[in-house]
Amino acid sequence: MLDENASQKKTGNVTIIDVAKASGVSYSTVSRVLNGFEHVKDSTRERVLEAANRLGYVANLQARSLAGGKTNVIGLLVPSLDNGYIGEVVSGADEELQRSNYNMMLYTTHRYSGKEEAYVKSIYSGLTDGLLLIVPLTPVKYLEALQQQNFPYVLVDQSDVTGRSNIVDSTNWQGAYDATSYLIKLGHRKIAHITGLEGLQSAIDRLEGYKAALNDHDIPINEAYIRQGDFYGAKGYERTNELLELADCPTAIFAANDLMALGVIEAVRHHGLQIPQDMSIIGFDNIPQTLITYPKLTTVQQSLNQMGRVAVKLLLEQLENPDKPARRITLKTELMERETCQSI
Amino acid sequence: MLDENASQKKTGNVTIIDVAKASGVSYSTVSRVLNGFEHVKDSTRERVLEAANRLGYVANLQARSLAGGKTNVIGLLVPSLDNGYIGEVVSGADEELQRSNYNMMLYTTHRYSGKEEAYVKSIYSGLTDGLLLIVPLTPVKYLEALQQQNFPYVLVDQSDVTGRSNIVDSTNWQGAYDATSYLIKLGHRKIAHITGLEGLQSAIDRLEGYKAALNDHDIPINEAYIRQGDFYGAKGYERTNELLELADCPTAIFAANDLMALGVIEAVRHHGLQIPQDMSIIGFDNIPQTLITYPKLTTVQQSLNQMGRVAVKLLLEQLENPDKPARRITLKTELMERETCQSI
DNA sequence: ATGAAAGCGCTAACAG
DNA sequence: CTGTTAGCGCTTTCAT
Repeated sequence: MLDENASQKKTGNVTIIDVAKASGVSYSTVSRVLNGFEHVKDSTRERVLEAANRLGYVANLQARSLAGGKTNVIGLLVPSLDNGYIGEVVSGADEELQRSNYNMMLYTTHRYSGKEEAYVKSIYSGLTDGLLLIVPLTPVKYLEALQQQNFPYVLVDQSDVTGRSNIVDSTNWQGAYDATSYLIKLGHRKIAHITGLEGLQSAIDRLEGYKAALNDHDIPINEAYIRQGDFYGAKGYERTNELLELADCPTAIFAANDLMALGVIEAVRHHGLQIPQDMSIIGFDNIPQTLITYPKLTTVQQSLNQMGRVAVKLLLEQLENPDKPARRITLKTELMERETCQSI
Repeated sequence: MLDENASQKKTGNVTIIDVAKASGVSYSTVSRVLNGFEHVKDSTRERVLEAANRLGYVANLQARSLAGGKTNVIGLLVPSLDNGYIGEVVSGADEELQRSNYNMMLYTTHRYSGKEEAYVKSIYSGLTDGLLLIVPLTPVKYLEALQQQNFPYVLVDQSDVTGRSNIVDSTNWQGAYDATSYLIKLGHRKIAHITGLEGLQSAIDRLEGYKAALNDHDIPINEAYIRQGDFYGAKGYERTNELLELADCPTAIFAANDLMALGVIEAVRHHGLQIPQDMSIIGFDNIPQTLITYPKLTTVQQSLNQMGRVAVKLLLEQLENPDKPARRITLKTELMERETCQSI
């Protein structure tokens, strides 16, 4: 016979039916074998497996999910990939997803919140089983929709006032408190803070932690030392220039994240100041780049990779058990003493 | 009637049938409207659109691709996300995909070539319409399979001896030649090279470019100055330590990529040497990190972002016209003179 | 211009 | 233990 592959479509793909024919069983049996179903005679199983192997059968995931109702794909909504921060979280999530045999769809919003909504909506298109929202900008706008649809999701490093979301975040307040306290312990009293992007909970918490530390050490809060940032390096640079123009220039700067701290370093250097002799600098996140600055950046570590992993675990849990009440997992931060701070 | 949403499945999703009912037409008409088919009465079209809108209809992409044969998803196979290099390429690809309304599936191999194969195989699972292979480790192993299946793919920064692949890469040879010539022009004659990962075409080309430049300037090639690297920072550090132990220590080091150059900087500094006074250093890629080293790293720029964009364009072209012969697009590199090189 | 009907490849009852 | 039979939601002929 020459019709060996006559039944193959233009896609050139071997289907479950081809395997069924080749092994002389019905195609539901093939399905059973392929899905590791228990009650199949060993000899049959072997025959099917052999045929599938020989024909190079690969399951069509589209069809499987259409019929079965799950896709084994989860979506990651991220602002971008160009900062070490997101990359680390995504890597962590990725590891965990691979372990559980899930595929990963990546949606980048480039900090355009309109896209965020569009993506979240497209989630209903059935492409994914669940969603990881990594530092979303305006979750309020669509969280309700997700909840109504009972669509599984996890928020990473972002908050939800309703308390009905699964959340993974870090001890932002404590981390900022620790960073500020550290500077105070080094003898600094004129400590500036460049905040994170307005509206993000992590930014707020870090600011509060900073203030609390000053308060607890009886250092009055100087509003001129608090500058609005946006988590980007350029803004760190810009705000630092402003701070350096101040008549009563600070002796230390705590940036709400590392990316901005890199900008701070740059600006301080441009002003001809030495780090850490003339200015102590501390960041937040502990992204990989902190190790290649000179001097090496002192910072507050977040377990970025772990956040990704934990977030996926939470999500998969939810997939298995949709009725499980929402949880919030907060990971510890840790001060990484390196080379950009010095006692005064 | 209270059965408004009686027909909705547990997925809670509005289907084409719901829209059909709501607008009083057959569901094939709905399909036509949704796909922008021409021959539909305006009034009908409006009615359908209105209903779809009102019910919050979102097309099920799984079903669509099962029936229609294309998924509007393309897969990216990347080694990892933890180095600026890949991130840039992915960003570029992402931009272009978004513009064309494609979704992106991300597969990370973590430099484990076994995974590469597995992923490429899983491509046949119908999840994606095409594949971007970004610096794949062992493409030889599965390229043939892809070609037989006539599965659209593009190689980024990797070669294929058969000449049957669409490829996007950079002028690696020329870039290395330029870098080395630059050092020679600065008066260096003892120039070391730390190579890229064995087996990658880009690594080979860069090595050859380095050698050619030396040759053209009548500088004998000193094998002791050529050290096997792997594109990772740690190896750059290690190899530099070896070079610095040499009796006849080089005065300049050309690392096959920036990541290794970062390691070089670190090692040189640990030896108490000044950069660039005691040692000139040059990298390759121009990843974002090169701007935050101190001094700023001189390097050879690849248009990483553009490579991603071009690769996607090539892929989409192929999707539209499967019979188009394979092309190879080579992007220009450019020397970025910064602060880590000095004349001797 | 629109409806009817046949799949796409697979899973999941339901029978035996 | 295995075969039969419905669909999953949609696109696409083929009629009308």
